[in-house]
Amino acid sequence: MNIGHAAAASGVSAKMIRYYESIGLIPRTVRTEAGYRVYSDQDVHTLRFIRRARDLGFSVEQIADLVSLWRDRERASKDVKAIALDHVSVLERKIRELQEMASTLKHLAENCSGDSRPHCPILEELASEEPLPVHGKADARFSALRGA
Amino acid sequence: MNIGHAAAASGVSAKMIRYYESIGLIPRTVRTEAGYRVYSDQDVHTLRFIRRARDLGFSVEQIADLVSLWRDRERASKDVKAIALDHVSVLERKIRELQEMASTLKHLAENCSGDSRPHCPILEELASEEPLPVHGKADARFSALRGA
DNA sequence: CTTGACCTTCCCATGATTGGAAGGATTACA
DNA sequence: TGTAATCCTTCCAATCATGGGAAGGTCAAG
Repeated sequence: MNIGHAAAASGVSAKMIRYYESIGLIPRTVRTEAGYRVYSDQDVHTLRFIRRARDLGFSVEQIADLVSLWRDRERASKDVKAIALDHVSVLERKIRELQEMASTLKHLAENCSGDSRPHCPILEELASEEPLPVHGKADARFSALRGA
Repeated sequence: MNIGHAAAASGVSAKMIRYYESIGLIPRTVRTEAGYRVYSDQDVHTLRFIRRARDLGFSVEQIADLVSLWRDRERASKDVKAIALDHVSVLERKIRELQEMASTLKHLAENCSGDSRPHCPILEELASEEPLPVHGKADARFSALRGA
């Protein structure tokens, strides 16, 4: 199977397959005489594993660890769980940051008439010397959900 | 005021001030005979505006638009509001994506014993051929909140 | 006058991904 | 068999906002 086929079968682009090879996430493949990379079904399986991990937002570095644990039949599940929960806490921190931004902006936009007049609380807030108003975590969380 | 002072006063690093100048977000400043950049209080005010917009996650391109609207006394507030709400919807889309990742991972981790045994539903899920289980938007949202 | 703290420009790195150019290989079809 | 289309290869560049650092000039305090 050539790289294009492996890409289609795994959902990882040919570009990314070459990149993953270049950084050592996947090993160098067998080549044809002409230099074409050749992939097995097992390789495609690994690529799919990688893609699913990417879809869950894991970094390439974390994926390398996950792949290595996946291959290790003696692994301890706590090592996998630790990576996963570590990533969850990073995701949750990012979520909270974005929710605070969204909530602040929504509050400002709600108070902006949004017509042809120049008066605008959004710009006033950006131009203000006061700290940005944060509407509290719980507040931000639920107001961010309200319109989602 | 030199760039270091302007950086401290605005919260924008000297590196970023030079970068913003290089991409045209802020105009080239007056220089001393020795070539040092000189900043006024007004410049610092603009830098602070930029920093606050960055803190709300606006892109440099959007900030350029916001700064230009800020300077325009004839602006229509709807133009500002449009940028803000556009950004809110981008933020909310990202939030939902991250929430789905976090929720999926938490479900998987909850079913992982996390001990020294090798059995691990997280790896099994990544290695599976089935589509990643998405726990539904509402489900994902509230389960993401539960532990946050 | 020296020392340390600033400033300047320039280049490089990040992370994951995409785009493209130049050139060789393979395949399909007339 | 010729040829055109579609693959493949490597290499370089760009994204986005930011930081690190080198080499060298400037300024202020002692």
